[in-house]
Amino acid sequence: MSATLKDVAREACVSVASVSRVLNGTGVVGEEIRARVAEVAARLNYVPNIGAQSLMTRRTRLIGMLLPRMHGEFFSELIRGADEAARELGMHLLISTSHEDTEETSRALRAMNGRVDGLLAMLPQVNGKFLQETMRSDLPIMLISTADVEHACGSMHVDNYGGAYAMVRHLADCGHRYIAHIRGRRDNIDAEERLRGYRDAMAQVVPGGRELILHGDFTEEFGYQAAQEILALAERPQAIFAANDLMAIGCMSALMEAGVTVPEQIAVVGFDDITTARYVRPALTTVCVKIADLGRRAVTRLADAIVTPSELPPDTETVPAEVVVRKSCGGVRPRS
Amino acid sequence: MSATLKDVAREACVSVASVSRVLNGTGVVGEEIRARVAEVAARLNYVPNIGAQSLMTRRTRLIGMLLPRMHGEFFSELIRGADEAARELGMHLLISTSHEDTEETSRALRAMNGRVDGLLAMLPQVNGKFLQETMRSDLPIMLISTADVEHACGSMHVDNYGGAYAMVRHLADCGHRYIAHIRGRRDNIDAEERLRGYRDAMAQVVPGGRELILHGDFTEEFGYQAAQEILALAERPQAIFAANDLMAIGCMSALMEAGVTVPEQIAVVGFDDITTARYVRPALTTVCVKIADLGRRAVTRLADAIVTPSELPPDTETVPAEVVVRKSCGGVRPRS
DNA sequence: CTGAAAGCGCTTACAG
DNA sequence: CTGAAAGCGCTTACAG
Repeated sequence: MSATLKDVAREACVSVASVSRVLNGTGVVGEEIRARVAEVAARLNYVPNIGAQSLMTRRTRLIGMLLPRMHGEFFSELIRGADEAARELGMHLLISTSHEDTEETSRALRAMNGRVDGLLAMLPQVNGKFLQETMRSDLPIMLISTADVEHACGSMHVDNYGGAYAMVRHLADCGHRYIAHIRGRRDNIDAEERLRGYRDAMAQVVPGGRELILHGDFTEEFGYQAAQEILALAERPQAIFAANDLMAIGCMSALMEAGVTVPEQIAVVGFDDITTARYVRPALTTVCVKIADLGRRAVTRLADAIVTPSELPPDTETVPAEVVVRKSCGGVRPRS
Repeated sequence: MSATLKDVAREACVSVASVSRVLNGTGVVGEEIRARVAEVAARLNYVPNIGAQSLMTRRTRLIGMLLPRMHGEFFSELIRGADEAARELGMHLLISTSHEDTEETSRALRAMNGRVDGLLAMLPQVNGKFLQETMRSDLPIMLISTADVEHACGSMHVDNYGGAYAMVRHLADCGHRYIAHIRGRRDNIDAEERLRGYRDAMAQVVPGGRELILHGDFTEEFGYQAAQEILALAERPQAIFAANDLMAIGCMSALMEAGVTVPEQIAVVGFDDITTARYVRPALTTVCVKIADLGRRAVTRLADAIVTPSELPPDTETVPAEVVVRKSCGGVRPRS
């Protein structure tokens, strides 16, 4: 069928060892042989057998990527960045989704066992210890947006704290003092960090600021509901900072239905900068995160860990988050 | 390091052949041995070496997936469906993007050569012949939304024609007669099919219908521009059917800026049912396609072709597209 | 600089 | 029903 090393060796009248050396660029080979082998390999359309190759090298050049689900642009962006980095490193991405189910997760993990040189995992609910127990103990693992950080060689996060802090600062610059926050799910690290950023900023950069924290779960419905609670208040906040765009959009719908104008009567802002944020009216001021960069860095760092295993304690790296000013905040970007 | 077949065999006091048979469920093995091997394999946490395995079986259980890019929910949905089907079949997805660049495409393709048992490719611009030349000739290839259909074992398409046809019929049911169409790119098969559906429906199910075809390229900006052209018309159409949602959204913006109300003065509809379609005001009536199903079917059919190579001519399969009635069409779903 | 040979971990006829 | 053995296609010390 397909040509093997042996075929190339026979045709080029050299040993398989030399063919291997030429094709891999390892060891020293004379110029004549090099040229002859290259020519024959091309002519025979030689493609190395990956199985045999990884059997010898103990590397598959595959990076496993375990995602909780596949809905929405967060994941396509993440994969896009990861794929770009992997390609540059001559590696491939092996993708699997866990559907946020422990049983599915361990099945997906087991199926990757032995197939990959390293693992990129995003496990909002599952902890890293479970992961480490399921996988070969020396498999490099990089965690993404996962609270657990011990049971891996490193982790990547969005700068949720910094983004939320900057957003509150921007709202303050727009003149708002009484700023409500619709938080995300309690078990979610992104939500917790955004809340922490909101609180610290309220305390540190909003003189005379007044806090109000409402529950949420990242869905549009919850944003809608939170807005109802706010509408029922005797004194309404001047601005609402939702922990994500979907809740901000739900919130705006409720406000507008009640005849409350955004941003004139109440400003509304979100977090994530999903595509829709640009298209709702008024266009949503939000926090933009370069998710593709997160994916790129995760792969790059994982590849480093694969090549040079380190005994250092796991390290966390953060991708910046920036305020994107549109219409819904009722302000302009300050000169500063 | 990791336990091998030999380790399990030694520990269980049987031959490696028996271990292999038990673990693969092939051949006949006595109950005693079966139990002992299973116990030892579990205890030693045995994981087969994929390289060695595929070296013998000549199968990698990997499906290559070549996508033009990674932006947007179309791709995350496609991957989601494909991954689900692959998982059920005990296979994995190897993902790569071509960035719609011939050089990148052939690099990605070559890198997959020998790694995968079959290929799923979406190549809007590149033709399948190029693909077939780059890959091993007997590699099963399934094309997605690709015009070329000869150089593969099959192809999958969205029912663009049927969806567009149904949408025009719906607009007619809403009472519209003069219906404009903003078409997509000329070199795009989806765009061509939607246009064909529009034309046929106009001729067949819109008595006294009047056509108007405007150029477009699937971007919001082009939708905006097309709306300007329409606004400049002496006699304006009653409805605008954009070949995708993004153009429909751009179109609505332009209309609203000009003080033309949607759907009262002009109805606007799209195609794709992107997430944003639900959130714009008025909510966009559009055509919804189950992209995940497309991915699922593509993998399933490809897996069939891998297992039982067929000499039959390549076959095309279509995933249905349904009209989703919201507010922007100015009508209601007819009783029929 | 080059080649003969061992061996990676597995599957599968082939004997018995 | 079970095992000894060949061999998949490659890489890499080891000699020369």
